[in-house]
Formats: sequence, C-alpha cells, structure tokens
Amino acid sequence: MGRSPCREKNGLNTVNRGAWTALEDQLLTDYIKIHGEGRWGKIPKETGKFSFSYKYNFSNSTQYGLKRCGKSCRLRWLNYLKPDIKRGNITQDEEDLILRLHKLLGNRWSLIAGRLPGRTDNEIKNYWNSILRKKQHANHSDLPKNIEKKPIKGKSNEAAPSLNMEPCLTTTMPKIEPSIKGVLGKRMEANISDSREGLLPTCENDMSWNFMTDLNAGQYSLSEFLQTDFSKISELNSMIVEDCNNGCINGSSRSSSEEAHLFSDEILKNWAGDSF
DNA sequence: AAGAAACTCAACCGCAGTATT
DNA sequence: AAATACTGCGGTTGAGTTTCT
Repeated sequence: MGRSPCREKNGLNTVNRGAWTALEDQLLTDYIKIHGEGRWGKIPKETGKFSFSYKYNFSNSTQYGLKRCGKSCRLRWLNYLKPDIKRGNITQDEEDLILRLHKLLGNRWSLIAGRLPGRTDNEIKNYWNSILRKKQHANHSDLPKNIEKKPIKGKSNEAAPSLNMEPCLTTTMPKIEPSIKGVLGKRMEANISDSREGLLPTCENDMSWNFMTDLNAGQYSLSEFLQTDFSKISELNSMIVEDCNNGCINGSSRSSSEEAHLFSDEILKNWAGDSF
C-alpha cells in the first residue's frame, strides 16, 4: 500500500522543508523531553497548541508549532538531536567493525548501527558511501556485488549476503581449537560445555547462527568480535560435515552432510575470499 | 583568484511491515 | 477482515563545503 507524502498529513497545508532551524530543534527536543519518543505523527499538532509553544519566540504568531511531518521529526531526533549520539570521526575500530558487519549483513545499516553505540544508520550509510566504498574499490578492482548500485526500483534483487543460513544439524561438536579466538571460540566453548552436561546442541541453540544473534543482543563486546578468527570458519565447517558423515547423534532425519554447515558457501566465500 | 570538480551529510522519498480502528 | 495510520528502513538527492586545476 502506498503512502501519501508528508505534506498531505496532519491537515497541514504547508510543511517546512530543508534544513531545520534552531527554534525547530528546540521545540522538538522540548516536546520529546516531556512526552518521550514515539507518536511522531502527533508532534506537529501537539507542538502547535498554544499551551505548548507560547514560550517560543515565533516571528509570526500564526505559525505556532512544528510545520514538519512526523517522519521528518523522527529523523531529525534520531539522527541529530538525540543526546546519546556520538559526534566526531569514525575510529579505526569502528571502521573495522563496519567493514566486517557490512560483509556479513550487506546494506543493513540499522543492524550495523545497532552494534556501534552512538552512531546512526544514516551516518554509517554516508560513511560507507563516501569513504569505505572507495577504499574497497581501491583494494579490489572488482567491486563486491553487494555494494554495487542497485537498479532504480525494487528491493527484491538486493545482493546482500543471505542471512538464511542452512539449518544446522545436531551433531557431535568439534574439538575446541585453541587458536580460534573471539566470539566464535567463545560460542564453541559454550556449546561444548553444554554438551558435556548432557545438553545436546539443537538447531535452536547451536553455535552456527546464534553467535550473530548474541552479538546483536550485546552478548559480545566489540573487541571480542574483532578478535574473531574468521579464517577458521571454513575449517569448522569441514569438521562438522565430517562429524555428520560419521553419524549424527540425535537421529535427526535430516542427516545429509550438505545440510550440516555452520555457514553457507556464499558467506564462507565472502569471508575467505579476500583481505577480510 | 576563480571556476570546476569532488566530497560530505542532512534531509527527503517510497516502500513495506506492524498496529490500530 | 479491510482500511488506514504509524513506524522504520534503505536509496537517493542536493545544498554547502573543500579541494583541485
């Protein structure tokens, strides 16, 4: 279902566009301090009430309130006014993380931003498009598909790496490889520890995909993620396939080894293929 | 010094999923 | 159940700024 443009909403005949003024910022900030985030669509109407906006020094008394659509208010708050937004340049650690997460998630800017406290999806998107895209281009003459410009319309052909991992079979866990550092090793230890206690890994709690979920949920720190030895993932995949060939332990009907992957071939190719 | 080109980044747009009426 | 509103996302634009020639 299509949506009508902002200007047609809220009964506003005219909606301000372009850069926000200091007065508008103040009005929006004050409103959110009082009412909290959300209900963006009500902001133009609510801030237009005399009781709310009388103290602001509007140049024209008929212009009380924010002549902005809710969507615009939300964007302004989330990308600029919100107090916990981090200002300043992207650090090297942050850049590394952006590169890795982009490799993993593609253009899921909000997900990437979720792992960078104080950074907004818009900021990361801009940073990628202006800095990192060029860096990658300089490193590889053949630009990765997932940062190629998309056709004008349609999102269905987005070339981001698929998150639809093969469902991992329950299998015997590989031996802990001491050299596997970071969140991958941490996940392995957790799973093996569980299996020793009789808690066999299942498709729901195996290490294959939850490590990313856990990362997203704040289970791991930035440094742990950065320490992860992704070059070992391919080995892990092979170990699991081999184990599965030797017989899965839970009697699952889906016992073919090709289903027993930690990560899809596409992801492995992406991770192992270049400097990443 | 001036114009052109490249860059940055805030803001806008359309789409889609979810919530509400 | 259908229509409408709300919210969030990613892609794109364009004004302002900086760098280059």
